[in-house]
Amino acid sequence: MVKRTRVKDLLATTEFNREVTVMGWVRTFRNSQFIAINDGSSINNIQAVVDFNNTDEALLKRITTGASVSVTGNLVESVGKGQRVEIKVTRLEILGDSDAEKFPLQPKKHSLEFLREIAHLRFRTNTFNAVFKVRHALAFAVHQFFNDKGFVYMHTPIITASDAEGAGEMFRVSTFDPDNIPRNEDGTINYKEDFFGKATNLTVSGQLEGELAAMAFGDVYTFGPTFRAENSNTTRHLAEFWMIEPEMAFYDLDGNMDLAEELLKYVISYALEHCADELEFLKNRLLEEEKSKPQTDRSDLDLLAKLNFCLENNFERLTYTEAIQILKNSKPNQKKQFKYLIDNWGADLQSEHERYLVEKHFKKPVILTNYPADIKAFYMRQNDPDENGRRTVRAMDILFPGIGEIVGGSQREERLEKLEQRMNEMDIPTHEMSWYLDTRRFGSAPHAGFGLGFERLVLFVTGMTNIRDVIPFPRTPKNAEF
RNA sequence: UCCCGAAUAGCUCAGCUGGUUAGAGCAUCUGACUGUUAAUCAGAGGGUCGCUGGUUCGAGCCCAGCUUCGGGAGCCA
Repeated sequence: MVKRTRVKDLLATTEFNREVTVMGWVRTFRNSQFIAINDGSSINNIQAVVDFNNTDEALLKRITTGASVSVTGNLVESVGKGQRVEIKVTRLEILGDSDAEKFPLQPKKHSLEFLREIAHLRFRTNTFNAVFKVRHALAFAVHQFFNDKGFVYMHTPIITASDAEGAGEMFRVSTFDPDNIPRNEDGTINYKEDFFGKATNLTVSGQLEGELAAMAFGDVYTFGPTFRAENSNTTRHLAEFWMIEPEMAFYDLDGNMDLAEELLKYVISYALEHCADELEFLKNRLLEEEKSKPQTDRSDLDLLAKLNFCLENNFERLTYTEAIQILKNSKPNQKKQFKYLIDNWGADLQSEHERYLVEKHFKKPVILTNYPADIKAFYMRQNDPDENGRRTVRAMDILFPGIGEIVGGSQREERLEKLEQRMNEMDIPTHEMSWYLDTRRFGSAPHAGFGLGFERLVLFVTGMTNIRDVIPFPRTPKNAEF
């Protein structure tokens, strides 16, 4: 095959009057002579100019939106105004026709809802080109961040038998014939006959296994798919999503927060640096989208300003108890505008409260710490009860504007007795978890970790508003297309 | 799962108080034009009004159920 040059390189070049070959897909064909070609390397197209008077008419007719083409010609400075460079075509080949009557993408604005229905083709739009470039950059930056710090990337299992974490409903993994499931005499399912000889599920978190590795490598992280069979129908939940879960030995809650904040700032600044064109496009897309909203619902800052603001300011850190005080005295609470009014210590915060703290009170990312023990997981390190006898755990949640909880983490309970006591209180079978408890039996150490929802991060950085638009093929209740 | 809303041409939408042959813009096709920038101009084709049932002389419109989608809530990352 003829060597092709990437559009991105041509758009940046200053070497003119040379023959180049570009292969890509037709975005528009204007005036029977101007082909806008996109090859995915850049969000921008290159213009190829066809000498239509000396080109076979049948060939011209095949230059339709979506068609794949190869053009060869002289690279010149553009005569027209809209672009810097263009190609004077000497040879044009249609690599793959695209029936204009059937190709669903048109050179016009499409709704994100419609594009979701044609997720296999939406990659060919500017918006999704930008979104998935940013997604890639963020994923790469995550690995770079941890690698630079000496963390070990640990692959934790996707199929797991542990159902102790209670992070959510799980998808069962089985090779049983659903019409003929082996049963015990008492009618219960006989998992001994199943593939793994026990009940298994898709993982809801790699944390417990991550802790095992952290107790040998010191600093580890996981970055992989995670599954929740919750019937959640929101713009922030997926049944299959990607999660980053670092786990560090010899860390306390403060170190945990420092690391999470540093990670978030690192990957955001990486995206700003490496996806400038894409973020500029997404910024304008968001401005355009917000024009149709009432003034009060629009953001104060544009996307780039918001990302930079996030880099330049420290995340606000406060305890759950302090947050309750602020919320108690807040206007919406006093005027009874909250749907769930704050009166007692101990209640879980609703998203309206989180939004108030992040978007109205502090107007920046917030880290909430030291939640009541009763509303948090068993493995979180218990604080000594305060003067009022309130029991809290060293948990931390990072709340982002527009997203809500983006990170959830904690210092872990490293004391065996305390951990077992808590598991008993929460009816978690300790005998099934002996492999986990072994870390506390043999050389236990203070340690901490957190989970960062990757798609929520991509949502924040791209300014998209529906999580289904930041993962190529979203899995949600009643939808597993493609 | 709960609350609210929506489903009409390929897309985005209009369709009045239930009344004859369901409209527009864009896209597509045909022709003209030829340095365009979501090209422009002229013309044409394009509909099981989400599905099922009901009310009615008559339903895109009213009612019920279902499906899917969107927004919000819960659960959370």
